[in-house]
Amino acid sequence: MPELVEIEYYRRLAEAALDRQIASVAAPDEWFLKWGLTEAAVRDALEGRRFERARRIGKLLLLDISDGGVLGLRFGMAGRLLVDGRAGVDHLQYASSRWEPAWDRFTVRFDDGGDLRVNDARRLGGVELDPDEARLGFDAATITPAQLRAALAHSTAPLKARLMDQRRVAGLGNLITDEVLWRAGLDPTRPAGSLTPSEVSRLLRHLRTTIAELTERGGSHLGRLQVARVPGCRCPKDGAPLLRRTIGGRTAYSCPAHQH
DNA sequence: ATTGTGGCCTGCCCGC
DNA sequence: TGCGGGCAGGCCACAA
Repeated sequence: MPELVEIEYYRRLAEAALDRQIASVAAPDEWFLKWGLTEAAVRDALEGRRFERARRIGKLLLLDISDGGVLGLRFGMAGRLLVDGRAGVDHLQYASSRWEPAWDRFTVRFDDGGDLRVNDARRLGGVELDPDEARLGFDAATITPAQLRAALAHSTAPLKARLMDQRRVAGLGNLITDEVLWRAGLDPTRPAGSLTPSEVSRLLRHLRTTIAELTERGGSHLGRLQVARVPGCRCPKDGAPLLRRTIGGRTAYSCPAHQH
């Protein structure tokens, strides 16, 4: 699914859509427009204007509009971004490998004939205008030691749930979180506030290297734990049978032998 | 305030 | 061969 690694690819792709005059907007799926946004309103905000900047906070892609306003794009777990027919990533875990024009939920056409499209089979993504950026925590790719410490401190929530809470740390989804905790040797059920300073440092170190490595390899599904993220599999590190539990409402894989 | 749960969405895969 | 149930997880609404 798209986590911050994929959204960062989408952001880079979206730079190809900057400084091009917007001719028209198609939002055929009302469900896909969030917070009461209407097709008329999003047309009014975009048509005749241009995107000036492509930003990303966590899994939220932000396109700054000339003359003010911000378009926010979310991709759920199966959403793809296409610019001029080119895709930002070529593989999405848990998403269909097919591509259907009917899954185009939102299209921005430029007056040069190209377009920017969100294609989402499952409709778990969405479009919003002027999203509340303050709802999101610090981006996981650039979070500082003090910020991570503060995000975890005094919390009794399971470590994994806290890391996936987008208001605390933005950008981490199920796969990357499992991978990072597996690498850092931390049990996902540990109360978030129970980590020692050295454990927080270790977590941050693995957070950074994992995000960098997965970005370089091209997807959040390319971690070393990922191949073993199936029932009955063993830890690639030490061969112990992996635990499969539900933590924070999500399927969590972890190794009982080396994650504490 | 914080934490946990349920439901939404729909394609896909497995077993019958 | 077709069909139905379960599963995937990001995000929101809601409950305790």
